[in-house]
Amino acid sequence: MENKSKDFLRRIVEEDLNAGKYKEVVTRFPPEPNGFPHIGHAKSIAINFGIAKDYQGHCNLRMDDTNPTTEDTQYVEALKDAVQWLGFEWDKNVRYTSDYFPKLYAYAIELIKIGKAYVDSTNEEEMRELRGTVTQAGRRSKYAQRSVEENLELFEKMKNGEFQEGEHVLRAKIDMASPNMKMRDPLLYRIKHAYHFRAGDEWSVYPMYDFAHCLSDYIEGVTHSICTLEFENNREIYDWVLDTLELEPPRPYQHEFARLNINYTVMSKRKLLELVEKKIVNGWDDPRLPTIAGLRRRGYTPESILNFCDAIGVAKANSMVDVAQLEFAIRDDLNTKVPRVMCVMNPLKVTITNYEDSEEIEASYYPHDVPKEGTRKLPFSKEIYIDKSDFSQKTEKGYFRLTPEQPVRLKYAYIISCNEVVKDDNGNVIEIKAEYYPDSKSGNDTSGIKVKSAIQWVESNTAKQIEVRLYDRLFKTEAPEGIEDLNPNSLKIIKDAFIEPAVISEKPDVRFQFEREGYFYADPVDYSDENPVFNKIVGLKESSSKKKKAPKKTAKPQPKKVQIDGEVVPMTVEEQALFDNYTNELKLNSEVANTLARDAQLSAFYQEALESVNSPVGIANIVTNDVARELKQKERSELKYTPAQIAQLIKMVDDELISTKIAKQVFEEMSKSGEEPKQIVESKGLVQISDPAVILPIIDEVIAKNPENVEKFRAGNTKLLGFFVGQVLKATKGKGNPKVVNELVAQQLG
RNA sequence: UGGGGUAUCGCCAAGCGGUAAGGCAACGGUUUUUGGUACCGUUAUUCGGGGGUUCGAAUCCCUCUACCCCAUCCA
Repeated sequence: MENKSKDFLRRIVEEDLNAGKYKEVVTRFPPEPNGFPHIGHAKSIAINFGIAKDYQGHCNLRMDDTNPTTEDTQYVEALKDAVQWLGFEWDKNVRYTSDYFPKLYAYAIELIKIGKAYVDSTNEEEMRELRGTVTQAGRRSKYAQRSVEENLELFEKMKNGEFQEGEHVLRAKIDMASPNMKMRDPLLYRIKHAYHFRAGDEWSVYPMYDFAHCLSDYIEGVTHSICTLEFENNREIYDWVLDTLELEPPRPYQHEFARLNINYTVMSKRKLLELVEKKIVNGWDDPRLPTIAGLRRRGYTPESILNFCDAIGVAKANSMVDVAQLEFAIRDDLNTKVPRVMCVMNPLKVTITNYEDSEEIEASYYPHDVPKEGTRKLPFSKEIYIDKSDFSQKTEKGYFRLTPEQPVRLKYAYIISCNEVVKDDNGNVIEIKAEYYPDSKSGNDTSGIKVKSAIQWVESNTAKQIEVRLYDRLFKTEAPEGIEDLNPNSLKIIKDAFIEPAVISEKPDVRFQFEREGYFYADPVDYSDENPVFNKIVGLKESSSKKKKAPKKTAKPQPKKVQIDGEVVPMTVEEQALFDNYTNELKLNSEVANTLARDAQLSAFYQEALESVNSPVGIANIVTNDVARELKQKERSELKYTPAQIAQLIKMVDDELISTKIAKQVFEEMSKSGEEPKQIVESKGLVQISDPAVILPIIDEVIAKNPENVEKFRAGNTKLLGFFVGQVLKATKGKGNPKVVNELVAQQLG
């Protein structure tokens, strides 16, 4: 945690905790139980439960079950299961928004009573029309006029089921002209005569997300309500509801992060459902799906998923993570965990003509670099199988395995060489007749024969036949739109692969590395001892020399795209006059003049400052940069300093009393405390140091402390000059005159 | 078109005015009875473009561009 930089959410949590805003951090994972969780949920789970864990708080699991027509208990189970599988524990019981229906209803009544909510009886179509568009303000429905009493009565009748669906809704009274569409009197409740999987038939009205979510968070004492980016616009209602109800603090705040996207797959509920319903995949737990159930059945471990989530980070930029990152996570996890075992996927018979005996060879389950114990016996006889791809009739450069001219080692056993290639009528190789070298046995090889490779094999009489399911990415395109982008070869089933017997009889694990092939998982559903089935989790990484096809992604030189500049809004006549005055009379550069002239507030501030000190350029610079920044956040009246004070600050710079760097610091101080600039400079002793006699020793010290960088600098890394200047300035607490420091540093290093 | 967001290497992602972190991918090399692993090394003179401020800008200001979200009685 120490050296790893924190994500923006953790930073917010930390700040809030340090500021004493909350006693303890409380997060929540709030899915709607209307679909199976996928790896995107895993990211959210990792964030919410992870933050709670990191800061010794807790995280609730809450089913956001406000829409009875789409939700079901089977999803609740799947969601609970996913959280547990990932190794997290929710605080106390599973929560349900439906448990808060009575409280929510009471809050709604509260809102009606203070005149902030009303029953609207406009039909859906008309309501949409009244809402306006993104560029046009909406109009409020005539029903917004209803009295509190009438609203109360109507709402109660709604609740009691006295109306048809769609007849009335409860709306918040906010602002039909809000630029944020979500704020145009959002719906709070709608009538639904539906059976709720938990609340039964008790309710005829159900709260909408925007009303239920913030209040549920509040009810549970959630402090940080973390959701995905598409809810950014909903944050305003979130705050409105909590603020309008004047709830007792502390209250939760919403923060948004980018949802997970992975290339070559789909994540949306709709698309996933389509795949399942059209039977393109075999159910929600199809190993090709990014669902938790699918990943799990594929053989992914919880640790690997968590590591993956950790590696991709949390940010606000929409992004598309490369599946290779996920594949790395599972390889990395399994590498140190699972036994290595030999499996031949495409068997090719090899008869060792000079071997008549039989024996059992002891072999470790783990390679030398995995510190785990365990061995098994490998039967060996004159008839074995190797993989078809491990034999080639031609000895080509870069091919390390068996050929008529090239011997190969049977891993853990002997070196063999090919004496005869047996073919069928079609010319297909169906058998190899080989000879072995008795003195080449693994462990005490005295043969002196050098081989380029050691391959996997199985003994023909004892090997078990297994079914192997080879999975590839479901889609052939990086950002699949729909089923037209499906990869036709996403599933390949091999029914007659052979595996060494210990895997079936000893069952040392459920996950294996089939040597030189990849990681495999005994399918938890279809596996039986009579009919063993293994899923390929992921292949081993292949170095480019083995791939040989080498798609060779030629790095396109990519000519720098020329960006076309859009049109700039022309200045008004007044602005133009101001601009001309600034550039001609006051000699401001056009950029600064432009910024000033186009902003009435800024130019007013500027002119006022100019009245007390006549330093047009200096003042213009600080006004267009620093003051402008503040004015973006605050009103002019909120500023703690006056134009005259800013002018004073600039005067000190002009008089070379302080450096521009210090001026920035003083400015920050002024905006915080409103103190006089002179006062700040005096009390903090910020007068700049220009005396070389003072600066030189500091430079020497910095140089002495950073011999490596001195060397680099002298070797030509001139940008290190900035580093040294920075160090010296830091040593003087920013007071060194940067110009002087720059000169002296260059001189000392030169 | 109004509002809300986002842009740093092929993919993620740190960075918050003073030397452009890290992971994945890729490419070399060493070790290896897995063409795996591990280890070592290489890969951004530059941060969406253009200006400005500053001794110094990915970071501050202006401006332009591209992409995402919002007009469900879904969440």
